[in-house]
Amino acid sequence: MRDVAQHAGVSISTVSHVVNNSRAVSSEARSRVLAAMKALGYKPNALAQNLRRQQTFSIGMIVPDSANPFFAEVARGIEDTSFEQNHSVILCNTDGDVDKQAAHTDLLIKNQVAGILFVAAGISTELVEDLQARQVPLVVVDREVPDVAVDTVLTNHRQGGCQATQHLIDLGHRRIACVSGGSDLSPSAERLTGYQMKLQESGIPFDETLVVKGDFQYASGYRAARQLLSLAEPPTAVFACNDLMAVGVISAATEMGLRVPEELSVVGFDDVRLASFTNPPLTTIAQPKYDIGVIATKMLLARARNLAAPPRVEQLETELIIRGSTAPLS
Amino acid sequence: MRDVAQHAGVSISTVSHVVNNSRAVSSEARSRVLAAMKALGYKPNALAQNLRRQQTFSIGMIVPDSANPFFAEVARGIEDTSFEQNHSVILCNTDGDVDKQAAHTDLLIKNQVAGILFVAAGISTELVEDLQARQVPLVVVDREVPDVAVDTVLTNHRQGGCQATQHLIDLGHRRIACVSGGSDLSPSAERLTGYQMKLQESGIPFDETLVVKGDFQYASGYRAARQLLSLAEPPTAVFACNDLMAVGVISAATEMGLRVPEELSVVGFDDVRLASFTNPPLTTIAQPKYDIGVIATKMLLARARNLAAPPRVEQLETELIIRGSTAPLS
DNA sequence: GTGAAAGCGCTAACAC
DNA sequence: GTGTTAGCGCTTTCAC
Repeated sequence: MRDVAQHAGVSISTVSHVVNNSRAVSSEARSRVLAAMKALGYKPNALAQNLRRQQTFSIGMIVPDSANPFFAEVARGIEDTSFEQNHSVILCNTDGDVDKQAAHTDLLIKNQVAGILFVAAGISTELVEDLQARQVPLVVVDREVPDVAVDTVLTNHRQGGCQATQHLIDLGHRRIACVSGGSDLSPSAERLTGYQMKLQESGIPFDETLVVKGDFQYASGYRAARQLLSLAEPPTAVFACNDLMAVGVISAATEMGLRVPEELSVVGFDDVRLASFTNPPLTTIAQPKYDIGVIATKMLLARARNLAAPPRVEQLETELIIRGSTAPLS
Repeated sequence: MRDVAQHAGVSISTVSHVVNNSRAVSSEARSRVLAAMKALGYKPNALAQNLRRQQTFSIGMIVPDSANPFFAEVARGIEDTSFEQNHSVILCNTDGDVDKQAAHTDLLIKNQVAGILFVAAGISTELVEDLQARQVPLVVVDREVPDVAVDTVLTNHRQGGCQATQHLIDLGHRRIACVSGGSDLSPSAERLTGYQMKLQESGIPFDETLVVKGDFQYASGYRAARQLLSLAEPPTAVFACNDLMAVGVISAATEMGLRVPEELSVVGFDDVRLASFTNPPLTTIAQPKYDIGVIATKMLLARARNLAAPPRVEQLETELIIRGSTAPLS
């Protein structure tokens, strides 16, 4: 900047004023400054700007695994929205490791980020309170933190569980299995609750041999299906709590000589891109992944503008996407 | 920091010295400072540190689409390695838009990043030269920039094309189609070249009706397959230049009543996770996606340490992964 | 072993 | 409409 001022023959503050349009500058001086800037390829040092202004334009995004297609889609929503609002996003993967999460959070704070997005993170009540005490804007995505008021964006997982199950019931199925996720996570538990609710509503007795626990990975869906289909009285339909497990179910069924959907209906959850490409294409419950990212980012930036506003919780709806993996009970 | 100094009853520079271990401090003063830091929850302001030290610990990562499973995997390699080396990564999606890329690059420079990773970016010779003149460390990934010496990490796409084609030839196929990508991109062209080389080597005449151009999306593979399989003399095998298109090929074939691999062999490229889950699982050419990210990051950080070192080009190998979508010609 | 002081590049308040 | 100045929070010489 000093260089530009010298080159243009004006004071350093004049340069600053034309850069920031912060006040009137004679058109002659302005054009000289502009010329000097161009000649020197000047770009203001954002570090200095931010230090002085006591604000930054970057936000931290903490996710378990940005390569997981679900989070990848959420992350795109976040990055696109941040870009629109002139913010950069700092990518942090935790792999579910609390220490890694803490290390990332620490670094983000030191870098004075404008806010932090915790996506499906193992975030504790204490951490939230600590950050709030530090005046760090944050929003938590896809998790509920007990005993503390904090901006949150959630999907209505229970509704999704209901839709999946109701769809199968509507097709005439009564023996409906469920491959659940880790039961300690609220989204997973909610999906299962939706399943149970709809069963009950339709007067179908709950049979616990028909729910088997998975871990959201392909292999666990495969394993669960082999187990379920070996039952004396096997299910005619299965609701898998995510798409990856659903694909595992289809593979196992196919391998055991069952045709999908004619002999076994399968519905997944999430509607990742992969779901359209399986054979048959997967009927599933769509979460508004991209929108989750968009909304969370907007919420964070709003929070950064007003730390005192009352916390908000936004709940998004799921949608049943009917493709080729479900059919009427024959 | 001022607060900490006051609270500990020492000078501000003493605090700095204990924080940075930059020189001997009496153990008594040290423990007083430590206590004060803990009591006040002090975290040094990285903005100020970086401004003063004239260096930062963030790197910019520019990718077309971080939700694309291929780039997502590369990005994980980048983020993991950066984290190991105490660097943060700023995520920038361009969607192939040159203006967006320019905007991101500009912002990264203003933020004084330690370096920039251009992944599969439409990066011009001029841009590289401009950045080099600015002393900005950079490495370009998965693209070749003509007429300029710059750190680069590439996959041997031609080798991959050879492996895919040779595999099909080994299985007895002679009528082998190819669904290519956009021909203007060097990786895509190289894969096609590998295909042609192996055909020629085996004395199979090149038939241009057997190569149809796609765009790396599922739909284009689907379309290409419908076209190819409607030929008077349809192929018995197809090499699709990425996995998504390969899956499209399989869908089209299945829909037209052909069984894969018995009646049509299909091989893809990339080995994205999806490839293991298709029905049948996809035979494909694996790129070391994660390693690409790891190596590129190490290269960038090395460059940041020594701007003057001669540019390096690292070429990584592909690997044929045989799964269920290819079979001997019957 | 400790403190004072200058300055990284910038902005904003304050003169003129 | 323009220039001078103080200072953001930190590091690093320099003096003691």
